[in-house]
Amino acid sequence: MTPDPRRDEAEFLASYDPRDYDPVAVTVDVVALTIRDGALHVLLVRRGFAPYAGMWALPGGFVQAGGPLRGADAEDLPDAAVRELAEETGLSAKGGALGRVHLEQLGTYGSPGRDPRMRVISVAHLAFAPELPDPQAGGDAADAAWVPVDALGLTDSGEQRPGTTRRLAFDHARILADGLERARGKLEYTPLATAFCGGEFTIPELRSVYEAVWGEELHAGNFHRKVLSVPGFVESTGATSDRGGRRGGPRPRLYRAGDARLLHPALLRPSREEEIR
Amino acid sequence: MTPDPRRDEAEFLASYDPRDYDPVAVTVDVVALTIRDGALHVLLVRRGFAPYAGMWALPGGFVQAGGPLRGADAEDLPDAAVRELAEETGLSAKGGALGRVHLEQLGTYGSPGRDPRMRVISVAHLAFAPELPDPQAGGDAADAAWVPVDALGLTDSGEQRPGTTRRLAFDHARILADGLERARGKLEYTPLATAFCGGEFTIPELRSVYEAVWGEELHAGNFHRKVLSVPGFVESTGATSDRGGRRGGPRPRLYRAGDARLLHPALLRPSREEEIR
DNA sequence: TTATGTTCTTCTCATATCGAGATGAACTCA
DNA sequence: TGAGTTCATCTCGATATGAGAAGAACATAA
Repeated sequence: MTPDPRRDEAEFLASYDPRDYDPVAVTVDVVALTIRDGALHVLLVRRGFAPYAGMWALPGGFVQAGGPLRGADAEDLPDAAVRELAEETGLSAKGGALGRVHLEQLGTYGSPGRDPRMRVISVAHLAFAPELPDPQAGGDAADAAWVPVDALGLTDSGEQRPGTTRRLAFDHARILADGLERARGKLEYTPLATAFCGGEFTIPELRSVYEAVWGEELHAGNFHRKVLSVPGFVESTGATSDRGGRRGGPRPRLYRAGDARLLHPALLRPSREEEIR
Repeated sequence: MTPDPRRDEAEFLASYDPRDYDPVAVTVDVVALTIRDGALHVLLVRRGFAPYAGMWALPGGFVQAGGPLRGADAEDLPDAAVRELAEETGLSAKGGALGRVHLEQLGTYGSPGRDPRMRVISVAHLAFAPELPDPQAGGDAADAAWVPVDALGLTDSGEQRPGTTRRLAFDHARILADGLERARGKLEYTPLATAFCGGEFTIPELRSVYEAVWGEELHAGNFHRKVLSVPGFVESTGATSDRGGRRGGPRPRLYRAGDARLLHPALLRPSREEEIR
């Protein structure tokens, strides 16, 4: 059910005044993740004004409400997330570098008091991107950067450890922690790790994605066997990388993402066993 | 990031007028699932007024915005979901029959035009309940009932098959389909199937929950072995059911939910193999 | 050029898990 | 009392996983 059903529609439209209601703002925030230098990074912007001036925050902003009463400038939630991401990174949304970005809804955060100014409901999204250029501080942000996730001192409970220099505004530490946990889980049973790679990648590169997101080293041989044995995870390009590993070794073969949408059997992280309870 | 940061807070509070913004309404909807007579049921209410008068809908309603500007009647999203559930079922929220209900956020639906009256952002929740009494049509609803999910003719794409008598309002077929898929997945890797049972249950009863949600029969012997081998899934009460099966058989033993929060290894549904691509 | 160490890729082997079927005892219902 | 059902456990083959090993290809430094 949605708004007051005790009027028929014509009557509703005639008598309805949005100013009768308590105001609620709806925003989208984006947890955009990428891999740089083998480490997991998140896109953050630095706030130039109060509240939380000088602190870092997830990119985001208002959803354009529009709607049948106010014209056709209404915007769907995923579109708003892509727009915010494009504005903050300075990258073109369609066809450009953001074309191969995976985007999904993460969750909605609406506790009273999470924004000191008014009631704000934020629909958080999660994005997996291949390596992108440094963002340009456009729009509202004083600064924007890819920040190593490890540098934020996040705890499982969604807070930042005391002494962490880069503080996160609002409840964005909680949102980011939820996004990281979602990402870790998604890598287990979907082939989305390939979204962190370019169009072509090697199995060792794919393994480094898993290691960066999960924060633990994997057995190279078993990982290799697993990736090739799951149907539709990757498909061979027939080509070979033009260089060996950083410090030696043969040239690895090149693959691209397969057509599977789920990994079966899943690729479970080793540490999971201890976290069960 | 959230609202306009180009003012400091005091200035913002003085100059801010919510009437400057396009109006957005935020609602919560609840996909409440239970098992009745071995079949999966969902709680629905029948709409008495336009739009979608006479059609069925998920229980739900406005979030009480409140907030620092308007007093302390602000309401968190899960609280709003519990309140709507209590209002529609006529059951007491705390301590009562709703006490053991599992509730989690499902997703947020905000496409322009999903409500013909205005822009409505709906935060959908998913609830797993043990068998509850029939709801009383209270509040805004003309009627309320537990409806067998199979009777709604839902397709994977979130629509209702032509010819289905009970039509769902708004995009609630889509939301319900998403909720069902979430429920099916949750049963694989969490012990939440126990939330559909009472405090004590037998392993055959637990199996019938899986069969109702997944819509397929399971191998009784393997299911039994699996449930007992996963640490923390169930724990024995030492007691035995006072009656055998419906049509014979020995008296099954009684168990209660264990302390595990994740099933490891997971209990994967057999049909999954075909759906992968 | 040579030597050294690294990395990719494939194997082996022991262990764990799963699907399918079978069995005996306990129970309901006709 | 007899027939059929169900609970609970077991067996067996197939599959998946973790750990280690090994050869070949490569980068780098001497």
